[in-house]
Parts: sequence; C-alpha cells; structure tokens
Amino acid sequence: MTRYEPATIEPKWQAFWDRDDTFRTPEGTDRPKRYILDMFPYPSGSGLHVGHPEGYTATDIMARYARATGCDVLHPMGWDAFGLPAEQHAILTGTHPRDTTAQNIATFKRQLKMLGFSYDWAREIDTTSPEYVKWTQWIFLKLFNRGLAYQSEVAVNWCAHLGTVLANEEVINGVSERGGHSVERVPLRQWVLKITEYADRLLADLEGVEWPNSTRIMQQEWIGRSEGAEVRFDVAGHDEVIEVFTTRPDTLFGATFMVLAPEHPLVDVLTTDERRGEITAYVEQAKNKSERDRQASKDKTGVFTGGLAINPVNGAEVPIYIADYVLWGYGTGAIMAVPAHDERDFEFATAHGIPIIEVVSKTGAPAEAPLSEAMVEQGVAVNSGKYDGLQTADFKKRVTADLELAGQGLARVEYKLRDWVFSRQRYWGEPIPIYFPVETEGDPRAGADFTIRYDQAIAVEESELPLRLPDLEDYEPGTDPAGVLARAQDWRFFQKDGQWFARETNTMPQWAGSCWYYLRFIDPDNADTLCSPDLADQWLPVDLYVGGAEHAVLHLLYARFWHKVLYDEGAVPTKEPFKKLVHQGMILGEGGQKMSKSRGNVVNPDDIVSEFGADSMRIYEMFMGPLEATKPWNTSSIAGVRRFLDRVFAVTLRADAAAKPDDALTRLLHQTIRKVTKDIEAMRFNTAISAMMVLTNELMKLDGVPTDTLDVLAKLLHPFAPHLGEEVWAMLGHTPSIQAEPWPTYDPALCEEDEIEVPVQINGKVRARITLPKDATEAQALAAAQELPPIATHLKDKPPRKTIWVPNKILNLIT
RNA sequence: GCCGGGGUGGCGGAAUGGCAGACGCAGGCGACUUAAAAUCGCCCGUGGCAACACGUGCGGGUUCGAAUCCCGCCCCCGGCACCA
Repeated sequence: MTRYEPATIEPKWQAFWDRDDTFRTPEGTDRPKRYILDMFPYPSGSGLHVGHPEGYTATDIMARYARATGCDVLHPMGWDAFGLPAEQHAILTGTHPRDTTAQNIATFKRQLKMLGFSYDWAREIDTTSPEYVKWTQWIFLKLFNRGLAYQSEVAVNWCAHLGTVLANEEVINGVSERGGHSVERVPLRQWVLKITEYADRLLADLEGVEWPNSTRIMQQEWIGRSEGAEVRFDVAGHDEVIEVFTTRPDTLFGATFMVLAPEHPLVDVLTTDERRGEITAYVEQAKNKSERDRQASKDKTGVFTGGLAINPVNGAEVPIYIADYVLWGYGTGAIMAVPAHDERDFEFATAHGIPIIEVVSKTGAPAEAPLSEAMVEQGVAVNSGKYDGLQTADFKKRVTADLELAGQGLARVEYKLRDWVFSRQRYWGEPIPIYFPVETEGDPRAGADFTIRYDQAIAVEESELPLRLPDLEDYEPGTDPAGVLARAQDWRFFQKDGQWFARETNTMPQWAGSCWYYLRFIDPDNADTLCSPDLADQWLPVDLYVGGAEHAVLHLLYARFWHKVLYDEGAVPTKEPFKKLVHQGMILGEGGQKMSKSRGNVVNPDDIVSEFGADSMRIYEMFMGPLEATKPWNTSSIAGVRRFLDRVFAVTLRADAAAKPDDALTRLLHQTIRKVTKDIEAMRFNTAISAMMVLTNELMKLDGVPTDTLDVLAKLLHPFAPHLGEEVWAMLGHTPSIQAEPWPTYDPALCEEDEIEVPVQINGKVRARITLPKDATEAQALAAAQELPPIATHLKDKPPRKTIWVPNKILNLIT
C-alpha cells in the first residue's frame, strides 16, 4: 500500500483485535492493575454524539498506555438503558421499549467499535437485562432490610389531566409546562432512601479522593452541613413548645419575632380566632405554589398568627408569624428571627414594622444610628445581658451549654441534603421488589373492592429475583397516581395461601442502574453474587473515572452512597468507589454554540469517520485543547490532523534499516519520548500530539529514515491512533500486535542539549541572543554578550551596574 | 447574591517567575502541473523603510525580570440560590 487509507486499514485491525481477543482483561497475574472507566452512556435513538468519544478516547489512551507499561487493565463498556425516551417512543408508536433499546444499543456499539476503543466487550452490561436488574433489586432489598428504604408521603407535583407526577422543572406558574394544565401539590406515597444517614461519611471521605476541586466543593455544598443549636421557645398561654434551629444562638437576645413554615403543625394550634381567616388563606396559597414558584419571589410575605412565644434567655414575649420564606423541609420548619443580623429577617421586620435590636457589633459598642441593613458578620455581643462583651464563637459555646442545662436547647447539626425520593410512576425502570397484603372480599383483578396495606411492606424473596416487568398494551400514563404498572392487574395482584397481595407499582429512577455498574463490570457473569469478593479486592477502586461535569453531584453522590452501604454490608472492600475523577469538557458546535438538533449544528461521528478516519477523529478530539476545557468543533482543523497521520505514513515508507540517527535526531527522539510519556500521565494529550508532530516534521526532512526511530514513533502514537499504529508497526516488518510492545524509555542524559541559546537582556528587555555551551559560567556569558554589537551599543562601553545570570536560562544586564 | 472555572494573534491553543504566540487551522507567496486539486518549501501579533516601539480583559503593585505572584475592577461560562 502506498497511501494512508483509513477506510481500509481501520476495519482490518478492528477485525484483527476481535479475532485475537487483544483486549481481553487478564486474570490471575501479579502485575499492577488499572481500572479505567467511562461513564456509560444512555443509548439514545440519535446515536453517538461527538461529545461521547472525547472522554472515551482519553480513557482509551490511558488504557493502552497502561497496558504498554505492564499493567493489567480493566476497561469495560455498557449501557445505562432504562429511561424516559424509550418509554415516550413506546407511547407514540407502540414499540416495546425493550425493542427500541436493543436497536439503539446496536447502533451505539457499532459506532464505538468503529472508533477502535480497546474495551473488553466480553464484559458488556445492560442495566435493563434481567440478570442485571436482579442485582439492582438485590441491593434495594439490602437497603430495605437495613431500614434505609422507607415509604413516605411526599408532596409532589400531580397533574390530574396528564395523569402523572411532574418534576419541578416541568411546572411553570402552577401549570404544566406542556399543555398548561393545572398542577397540585399533593402528598403521594413514595419510596425514599435514607441518604442523610450517610451525610457525614459522604462529606468526610471526599477528603481522600483525587477529584476536581470544583466537584468536591459542589458535593460539600450539596450535603450542606451546618453546626448550630436547637432552641426551645415556650408559647404564652399554651403547653406547646416551638423548636427552632439556629447557627447563631449568640443572637438570641435580638430575636424579635418567630416564623413558622406554613406547613408547620403548630400553626393551627397557635392561630387566634381573629387571625384564622387570614392565616388559612395564606396557608392555602402557599400550598398551591410549586416549590419553584415559592422560591422565585423573594418578597417577604407573611401573616401574624396572634400567638406569642417566650424567649428562653430573657423571658421576652415575641410575636409568632407564618411566612413562606421559612422552609418546612429544613431544620425544624421554624425559626427565631433576628432582624439585626439576618438579611431575610431584616427584610421581613422592615416590611412588617417589627423592632430591630442590635446584639452583635464589630467594635463592642452599640451602633449610634439604627441599622440600615443586617450585620451578618461575627463580632462582640451587646444588649445581651451577662453575655455582653463575648466574641461570637465563645458566646455560642456558652449559651448552648446554658440552654442545655436549663432544658431549653442543645447543640445540633443540620444538613441541606434531603433523603432521596426513589420511586417513579413509570414503566421502563426496575420494579421495586416489594409487595403488600390486600384486604378484599373478592378478586381485585375482577374489579372487587380492595385496600392495599401499604404499611405492611413485604420484601420479595431473594430467590424470586429478578422481578420482571410485565408487558403492557400501552404505556400512556393513566389517572392512577400508583403509576402505569397498576394497570397490569394480573402482574400486580397475586394470591398466596389464600391471601391476596399487591406488588409495588412504582419503579426505580434511572439513577439506580448507574449506582453500581462499575461493580458488575468486575464480575459480569456471576450468577451467585453481584461481584465476587476476591475480584472486588483485586480491581477496586476504579483508578480513573472519566465523564461529564453534569454528574458532579447526583450520580456521583448516589453511587458513593450505595457503595458505602455495600461496604457496610461487606460486599466491597473500599470506602470509596472512584479514586481519580476527571470531567471532559463540552464540545460546542462550529459557531461556539451548544450542539443541538434545533440549531442544526450537530456533528455526526459517522460522517467524520467516513471522511477522515477514526484515528483522525480521535486525535483531533484530543488535539483541540485541554481535556477539561469547553471547546468549539472545527471540521477544517481535522484536515490538519489527517495531514499529520498522512505524513506518519509517508515517513514510514522511507524506512531505512541501514540509516542511523545523528546526535540531533537522537536528542529530539528522547525529548519526544519524555514529553509524550509525561503528558499522557498528566492527561495533557494536546501537547503530547504536538510533540509527535514536531518529531514527524523533522523526519520528513530525511531521505532515509532510521527504522529504529520509526519504531519508537509508532509506539508513542499507537494509544492515540491505534489502527495506524498497528499498520505502521506491520510496515516496519514487525509481527502484530504493537499492543504487546513495551512503552519506549528515554535516557535523560540524551535529552540534554549541549549548546543553549540564551537571551541577553538590558534592563529586562531582550536585545540579543548568545549561544553558549550547556552550564556555561557567568563570566563566559558576560564575555560573549559584550562581544555583540547591539549589547555593546546599549551598554555604551560602561560595565553593567549589576548582572543577573540564571544558568542556561537568561543573562540580564542592569545599567 | 454566593461558590467554582476562565479571558493570550483572524481561529483552536502553547508557555505557571526567565526569548509571549510551540503545534495546528485559516490566509499569503513560491515550487511541481497544460491546469486545478493534492503535495512540498517559505512568510504570517500590531505599527514602522528601519532602528525601534507597543502587545497576554482593565487599573495599580511586588520583582533585575510578570501571561504567570499580590491588590482593586470589568466581562464570559458552569453550579447553587430565602437551608435560618
């Protein structure tokens, strides 16, 4: 062959790898291991997007490099195949989601194979396969048995017209985004996972993980730990007690009112008769606002209940309000309001004419004028009785201890993290393996009246897993909030020992399958356990995990949570699943806009591969810029990368076994090995490619190119352009696969230049350059510099006042 | 508003205290060709004939020397957003 033809060589080597089982994961060796993982894709109907191969190419380079440096590599791929689009498609066309999913997977797999990724396809997994679902359900049972999965009435956005629950994003101004139908906040029975029980561990173990700092911070903020105190306020004329959570117990003397969330159960009790009408109206209004609408307006609305609370530190009576700026879901759903030192309380007090009392001052003396805004910083206590003069931190400790002694409070830690609503009223998800007793007089399938005892949840026997989805006639959501599966009556109801039972009809959310897939890749065919302990020991944790920053919180937090539960269960040996995490940046369209069908700027990998070849596509995506950066696509730049590969091929045709590299070429070769090796290890692929381009351009100048030099170039290039790597390796007379070759090494001594060009500055400005032997002395440098006419001119024959000499770097003369 | 990341030629980017612009795209000139494409070679921050001056978002500072470090701003992207 005399020309580089990717269309010929790429399928050829892909077939070779398949036949040869080149990328089968080694088993039972004592070599070091590397588990290199991509976030597996949802196989959508539109096929692979150019964004997918960016991360996949990066991990492929790391995997091929790791093999070349003597590691056993686990590098698998699979499908996160449950999800809404296949179900929507089923509603429109009647095609079973299983069929749509299978087709989409076939497309994705063809496209990934076309790009030459070195996955061990023998370990392919599909989250919708019964074998996989079995273990997802098994983990759910572990959660249930540990008390970490429970049922709760959760206020959800229920749209009766659409017959479904809507996400907060789907509700605009109280009506559905699609269709404008009215949406109510109704409490619905949901399965909830107690992730809050792991909040502290999820926070603490972030310390030991090699993740982007931004992602760790996002998770920290999401967990949102805050330390403070719970304080109990008695209510005048009632036996009731209002509990509040505050991070600033030092401001207790400045509490001039209390606020309860509208949902707070004490609202009804505390409201006086003359206030009841107003309160009821406000509560009603708050109930019908979605969470989002409620937060959209920052106005501090609220209503006085007529009740008064007694401040435990000074006995002062303060009015109790309700207001929707206090959230029922956080803390105790009630606050002590300190307008002088909290912006929100300040706004509310100003709007409602409530007194503002300063109790913290920066100087230790009360302010001269009334406060014009809340002073939220720490300082020295004023107007606080015996605590006056204390620093904020000391005051907090003292008053918390005093409250505790008086039985009026205690130290408390709160989290923003909420428990995880885990059920969906959808079809295409894992059935939750739970059933309930049914009270009925007849056959509920035949229309007999029945009552399901949701309070008596029973776990499906492990031996009965997987619990499979029933086939349905249609997948349209119905009027029953129990979900689509409620219509599959023969599936839902069954009899055992004469007693009727009903299966849970909610399914799991899409997150479920992706919470533990990295474990199944370790032991994908095990029928007895989700992953054998020996193999888990061998492969965990994942050494490198690459995927989009959009999963910085949810997926990565949920997966960590499940992993910790499995750790407690003794099923995995590590506390954390993913040691090192990297987010690839987004690839934008040619115009710098986000790629989307509606903009018509979507680039299809099939087109790129057929025009330029898979290797060009891979190298282009790595050459665009730093992996983590967002960067725009530019098809004409791929032509440049293709020219580089053409030159590698052309230069290989000139291989000459008799030719010997001169000193300069030897030096460049060793420098290139060093640069490419270090850049791969730091995942700086763009500069690694640049170095290989420089070497290739240099080889282009030679008539006979030393074969040994080309061997090294092929070995450096093959993780990036695996097909061309194999082809060139064969052209150089070697037996495939280049995959089996060890990574080239460099000699640091041979990287060193023996002569160095050093810039000469006068007062910090470069005026000339001198070529000096490596490690020349200051005296040599100065002598050489003074010879030069531009330097002599600038110095005007006077010796420099001062000389700065950084060996091999710079000579700076100060006049 | 708060948190995180970023701003360098016409474009993607390189350089993390020592020659700003590696490598590539686009563009220009030349060779080859009947011609074009492809390929190969050279040029390519701005101003200036040149010497030289200016130049890494803006303004200041530290330093012999700053894209790089410090202070104060502006703009763009991502996340969070009444969490008491």
